Amino acid sequence: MRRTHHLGALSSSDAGTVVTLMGWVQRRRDHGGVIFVDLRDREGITQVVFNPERSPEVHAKAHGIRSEYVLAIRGLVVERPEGMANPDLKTGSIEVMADELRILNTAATPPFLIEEDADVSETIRLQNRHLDLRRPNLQKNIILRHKTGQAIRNFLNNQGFLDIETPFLTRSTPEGARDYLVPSRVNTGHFYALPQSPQLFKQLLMISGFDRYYQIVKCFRDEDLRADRQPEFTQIDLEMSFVGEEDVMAVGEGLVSAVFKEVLGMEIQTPFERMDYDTAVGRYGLDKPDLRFGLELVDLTEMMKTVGFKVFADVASKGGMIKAINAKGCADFSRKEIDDFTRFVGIYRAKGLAWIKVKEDGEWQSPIAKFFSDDEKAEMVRILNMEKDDILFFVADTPSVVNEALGNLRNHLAEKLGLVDKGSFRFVWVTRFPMFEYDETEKRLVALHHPFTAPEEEDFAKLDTEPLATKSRAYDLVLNGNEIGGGSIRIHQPEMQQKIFDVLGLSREDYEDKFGFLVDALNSGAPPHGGMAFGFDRLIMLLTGQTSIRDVIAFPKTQKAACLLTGAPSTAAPAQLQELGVRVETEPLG
RNA sequence: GGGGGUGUAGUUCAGUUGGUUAGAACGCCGGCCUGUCACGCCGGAGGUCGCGGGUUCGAGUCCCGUCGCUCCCGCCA
Repeated sequence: MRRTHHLGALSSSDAGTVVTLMGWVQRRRDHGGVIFVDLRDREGITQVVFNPERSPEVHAKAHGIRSEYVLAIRGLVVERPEGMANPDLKTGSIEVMADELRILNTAATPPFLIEEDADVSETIRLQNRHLDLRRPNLQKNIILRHKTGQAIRNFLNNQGFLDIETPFLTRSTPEGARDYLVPSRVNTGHFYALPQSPQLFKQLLMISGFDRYYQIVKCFRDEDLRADRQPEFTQIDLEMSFVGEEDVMAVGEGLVSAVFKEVLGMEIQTPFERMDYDTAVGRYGLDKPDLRFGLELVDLTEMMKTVGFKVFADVASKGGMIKAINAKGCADFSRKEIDDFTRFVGIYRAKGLAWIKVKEDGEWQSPIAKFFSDDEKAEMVRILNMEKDDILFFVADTPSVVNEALGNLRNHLAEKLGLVDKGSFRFVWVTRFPMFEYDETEKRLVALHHPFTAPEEEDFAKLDTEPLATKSRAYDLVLNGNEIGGGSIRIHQPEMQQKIFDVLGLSREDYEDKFGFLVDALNSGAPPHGGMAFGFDRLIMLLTGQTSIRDVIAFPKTQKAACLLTGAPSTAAPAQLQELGVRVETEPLG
């Protein structure tokens, strides 16, 4: 028997033809007489009918059919009887009268029902991922992922990009995330690292003259997991020669709009909005602002320097920051809700959340109202546009705590108040990031983006004098408050690259050992170049409306970076370790 | 490394102030049923209450420890 049709293919126009179908048993409905079987494959479901009058032997055999058995059926496509059509099914107007049945394989009763919304714990799902992946939901996600990849390849191929592979067994580099290490057998005591991204290789490809490169490629980072972070994840990685920011962003915009058009059938407006980093953090508290709603942060640091409220005045005059959000018309928040918000900002290390409710008569209800003079109150009313029924939330702390706490509270409030238009896609490029930030634990400067990012030309002089004020030629693409991609114009002069390593406090020997090959390459006629990378999994997550990238990855890992299906990671055999010259000192966890 | 949630039948859950034999639904098995599509009706089987220890006459329930899953902070250039 050879399959003639997929299970989403047949319609009324096929009535009268004999077909051979193959697939899994979604459900069997045995009426004693007639038996119905819903046969499922990736394309859909088709109802098969076993009628004892049509074929007693086949009907008898159909009694033994169980869920998830794999069947081959030959039969006649017929229009369903009057009133028996199923409008919920693509093939609901027809059914197939079985004349021949082959049970290609039996199946153990699955631990959960294979259906659209499996109400099953993720543990069970991941342990039985091959069954989980039979669910239409996940099939849709994985298929959409494929289509997105195709759209991207088509777009980039047409733009003159070359798909070039780069090594997975590569060299560990300082800076950035923890590496996954791979011991080398033929070089005992030496290790490869799996790439955190193909960054250096793609720059070398530009230096080699390939002009435009891309790759849809796995990257590896040994850091703690989140709903949107897996230890191995996929990037759409691209790099271009002889370009500036606008050229790369234009390609990024073209890529995203091609994806939205081909995968979702949606037209997207380009170019996207641009916003520099300082504006994003100033108005939204975060470098990945969600622009689907207002609730902007208002900076009160200046005016608070002179107020009578000592707590705010001290913070304001000692380098701290005070910002507020005006939640218009929300003065009816209960004490409990406000307590919840206070707890919420505490997550981001804010020590408190001050609030003011503006009552019907314009009076303030607030634990801090009594500390402000009438003039100060009037000034706040003006700056914050305070009207009756408003509630204001204030955080006073270091700038980073204030911005993170209120930026996240802003998103939280918008979600709670239903201000988020779920159907809309708001893109924004965030530009002009700082080159460096101060790392409190390492007590030194680290690159905000990565150490190969070019500084803005007008800031060259600041590299020595005030490096923290230096802006970079980096850009992030933000969609609805999610960072979906980012990149930069790279450094292409060896002197500048060495300069940046110096500012980062890497010793000469250190960077010559670790990055010497890059500096040498830059010294061999490197073209100006830049590029970007998209988080492929995150993009698919947003396109499919999922809340975890685990639902768009065929075989994801748990929060402890384990694969529940295969049992990875596992201990290694002593012989294997000996061959690699590796000794395990810690007892493995039970 | 830290904080929150969670773990009871194959699955999703309920389980009172600590008290007899731990329940329900779905699934599974058997029987009946010729137009269902979450088929229906009748019957049945099915439990290491995550694991270990403790308190107690008695622990699913209280205490301590531990493991898994999950959300978040830190971390993730």
